[in-house]
Amino acid sequence: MQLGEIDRQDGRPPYRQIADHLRSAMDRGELTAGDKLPSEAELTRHYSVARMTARQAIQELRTEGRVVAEHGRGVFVRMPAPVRRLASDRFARKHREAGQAAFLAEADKAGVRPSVDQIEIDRATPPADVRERLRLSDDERVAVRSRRYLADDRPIEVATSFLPLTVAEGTPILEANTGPGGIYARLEETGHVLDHFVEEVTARMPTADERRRLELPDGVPVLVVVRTAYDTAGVPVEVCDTVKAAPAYVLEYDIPAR
Amino acid sequence: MQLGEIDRQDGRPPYRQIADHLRSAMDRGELTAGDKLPSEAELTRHYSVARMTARQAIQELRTEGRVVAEHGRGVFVRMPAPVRRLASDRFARKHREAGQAAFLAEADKAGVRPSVDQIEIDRATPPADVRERLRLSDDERVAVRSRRYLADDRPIEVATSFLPLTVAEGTPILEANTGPGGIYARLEETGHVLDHFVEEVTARMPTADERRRLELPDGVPVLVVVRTAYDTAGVPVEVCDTVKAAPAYVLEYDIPAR
DNA sequence: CAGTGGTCTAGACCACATT
DNA sequence: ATGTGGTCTAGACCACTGC
Repeated sequence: MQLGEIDRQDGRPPYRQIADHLRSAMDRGELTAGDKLPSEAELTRHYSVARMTARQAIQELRTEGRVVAEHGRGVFVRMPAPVRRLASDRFARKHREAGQAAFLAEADKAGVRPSVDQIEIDRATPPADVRERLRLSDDERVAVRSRRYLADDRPIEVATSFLPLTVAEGTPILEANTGPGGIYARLEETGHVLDHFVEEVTARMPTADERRRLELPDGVPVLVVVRTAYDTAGVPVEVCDTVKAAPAYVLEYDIPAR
Repeated sequence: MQLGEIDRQDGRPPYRQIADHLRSAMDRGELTAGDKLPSEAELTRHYSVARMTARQAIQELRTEGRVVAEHGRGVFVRMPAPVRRLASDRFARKHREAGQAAFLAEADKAGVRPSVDQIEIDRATPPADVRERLRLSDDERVAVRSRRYLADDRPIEVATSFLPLTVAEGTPILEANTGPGGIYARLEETGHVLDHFVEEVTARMPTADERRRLELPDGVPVLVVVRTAYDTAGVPVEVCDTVKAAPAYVLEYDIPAR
């Protein structure tokens, strides 16, 4: 691996030059996914800098999400996460009729073993943005279903659903196991036939809690998708707030040109 | 502002405790958007730690995107970027017929002054993923239009369009100014009436070049939207690759339940 | 000019992984 | 036991901002 030298005349500070050397070694393919970077000790020797300077170079690459540090082992070029494509028909009725909730249908297609944990069910007053989307009055309470999805035991997504109690009360939606086809199948059984969904998509850096639950290393943003489900009467019956590791997902949407 | 003290018995390292104190001051509203954090000197005095320890606490908040450091001035709680909502009808024909390209229609609605710069037009062989989306043969060349969008002179988005030369050649699409209604209006004039778009959405940390062009501070991810336009014959006529500062956008999509 | 953050040095001890 | 990254100290000089 070719590392080059620090040019003290160069305007860029040494730590940035070191980071650039490592970056270009990755771009040239001399350092590929899974490879170990030179250790901090090796970098300080090679460049004749203090350890903190070498660390700062590595810190840059970490916040860019290009490398991951493992305590006691070394710093490694990040493995590209296998990408999951979420097609725009993922909530099609045919899947519900086949007894598959959306997540199970996807996992099936991707050939991974799906599971769900950290299920929490609660009755509470919703946050303001959820209340607006559900068109509820100020003090109205909702059913809250929060859970974490895993594929082959690796956390994939955390999701929280909010449903008006008038809709959810007395249904399996308030049980840990909602039965075949998931929440949406139960909604349709109780007369709320679904018409369409509106998804609002944005991205940001995760909170400390999200980093923990999704087991995210540094420098990985999350995609936030807030989905509102409307029944054929135009009534919003569910708001689902999902947070996923961004680089692992591509969301696909179809838009008519009208 | 209430800062608390470091508990040396606490399992968390001091720098993390300091970061948590500052975070919770923000959460409690004692430190709100635009406020200046205590300086490094104040933190080292208050907590009796070395300066690097105080810096590390601030570094945490920076990579989380919650604060921004300004050399010589201080560290400030990040101003929430004014959010632009991109509605699912943003490519409706009615806008093109009114002579407005999608970006101008949005800017109009948001009440900001739109502009476009860094326009570059080229003929080249496209990257592999674009070639696949446009269903081109290996050596086929495309028109490449790259530009940067600004609102009130602040960079908002960088975009690159790829169109088969068979579609673009001899049209204003290869000129700097594409005329009223933009690329899509020109496509429809030349017989490619648009039927629908497919958008693929993901997010990641920006490259160094994107950070520069979008003038992004540390800790801000980007949303990447790749849109493919299909005409009524089902032929893909354009691929447009856009990169935006993520927290400044909410993308909205309507999905039929079918 | 004083105050701020940016960078760097040369050490130290600790926690974790591997052999 | 050795090598790795994680955290910390106590200084130093520089560059930028604002008075």
